[in-house]
Amino acid sequence: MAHSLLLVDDEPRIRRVLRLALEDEGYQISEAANGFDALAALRREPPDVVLLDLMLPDRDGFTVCREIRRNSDVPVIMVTARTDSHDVVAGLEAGADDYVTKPLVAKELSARIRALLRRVEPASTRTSDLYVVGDLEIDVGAAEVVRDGEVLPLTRTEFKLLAELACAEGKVCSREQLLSQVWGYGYFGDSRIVDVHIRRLRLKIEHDPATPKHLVTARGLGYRLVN
Amino acid sequence: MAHSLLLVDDEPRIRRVLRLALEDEGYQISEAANGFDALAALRREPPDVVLLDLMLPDRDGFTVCREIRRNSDVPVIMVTARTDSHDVVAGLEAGADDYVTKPLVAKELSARIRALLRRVEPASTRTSDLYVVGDLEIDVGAAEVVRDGEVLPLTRTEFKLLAELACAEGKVCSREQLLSQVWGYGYFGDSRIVDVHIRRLRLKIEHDPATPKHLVTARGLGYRLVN
DNA sequence: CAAGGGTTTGACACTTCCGTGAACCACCCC
DNA sequence: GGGGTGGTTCACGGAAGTGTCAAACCCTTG
Repeated sequence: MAHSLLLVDDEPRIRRVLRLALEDEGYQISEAANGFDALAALRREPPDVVLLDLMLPDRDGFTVCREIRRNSDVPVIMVTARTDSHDVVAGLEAGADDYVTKPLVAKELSARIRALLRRVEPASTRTSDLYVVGDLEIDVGAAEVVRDGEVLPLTRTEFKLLAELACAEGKVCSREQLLSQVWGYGYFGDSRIVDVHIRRLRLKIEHDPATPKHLVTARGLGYRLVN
Repeated sequence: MAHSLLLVDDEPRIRRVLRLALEDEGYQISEAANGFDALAALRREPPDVVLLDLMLPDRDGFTVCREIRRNSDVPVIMVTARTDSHDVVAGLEAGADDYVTKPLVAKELSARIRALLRRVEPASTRTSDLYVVGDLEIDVGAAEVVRDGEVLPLTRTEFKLLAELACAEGKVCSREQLLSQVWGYGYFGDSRIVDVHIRRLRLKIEHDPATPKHLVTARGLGYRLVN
């Protein structure tokens, strides 16, 4: 189970060096040469950690980091030649988890990545694969929901939405949260889409969809799934 | 609401400098001069973050860090004069979350602490998001208040107001404080709005809203929530 | 006890938010 | 190409929530 890294740097030479060094450490590497590509790559397939250079052709690393943070919690390590303390502070304030300066020592970078993963991992590994809410059994592995031994015919999106809500264990999920988790971060559509799918979900899982017992709305906040 | 730091360093001079700088940043500081004291302090009252010097009189920081990790997940930042990359790797491998070198820049250290807390916080607050005041149970995650097993129908603003007061643990909250916490910093309205919402809250949570028992006014100061 | 500042109360208008239904689009598989 | 499935967008109406105002009501102080 190798971890995946996204390397964001405009210099191909540096990307090659880092790629070689980090592949040696057992990571699976993908690359982006600018902020735009980075955001696209992030959206397409989120890596476990992002290594972000400060100097990028289209916009600076701080901005990219803030844009990432707008809809993702992915660990970000800033990698740069600028050693000034103000830059460190600015980088961390922009949402980065760590800030390391070139020249890089591969072993150290790798150790910092490991430290970060150690801290992040427990949170992201789902504790359970099977959630039980009311009379529903939500099997994430099999991607199906069972009631009274019968499989409910949910669509992909409906299922992901339900699973996400189940994972929150009764806590309120905002539309933004659900959008980024279910639809993938960087989604630019109408947030009302959540409502519509919630509604369809209610039609399928609630006994009386007009007065939901499980899938309740928290007005002004979002939705939550109660037992 | 302030975060607590445990400062582990054998030089009183350094402890004093760090304490002053970090207290300025709003942290609450406790100190230990050696590894043994540090472990004891950690057991007595776990801080939010440990700042650990590498050179200690009784045993080195790596060892202390490993001992901490044997029964705690508390965030650890190593603070040391040794800049050698091997030491960085060793420190991180010993279980530290970050490794910074002296001479220290207070702002940077503070930024790193914040970054670490940002990463750790969501996991640890998961347990402590339930306040109990009188016969009220305030569940911040689910955004609901329960009395006698019944959910009180509070609005978003009412809930945030109540949660904020609950978080103050009986202390008086000024209108300005409540305005900035609940309505958001930079709100330009009448501060009487707080009164109005306090009233609406009383109607819902007080048994006799005319003579409030929990949500009492501190004339000329603000309001507070008593048990 | 009268004045004055702070607080409570009730009413009202305004805004925001959600549910709903329907139409539209994209894709896939016959 | 047509039908089916699933996803997205839009507009609207009603309900819920919020801010403002003014009058009534304290409590405190001189």
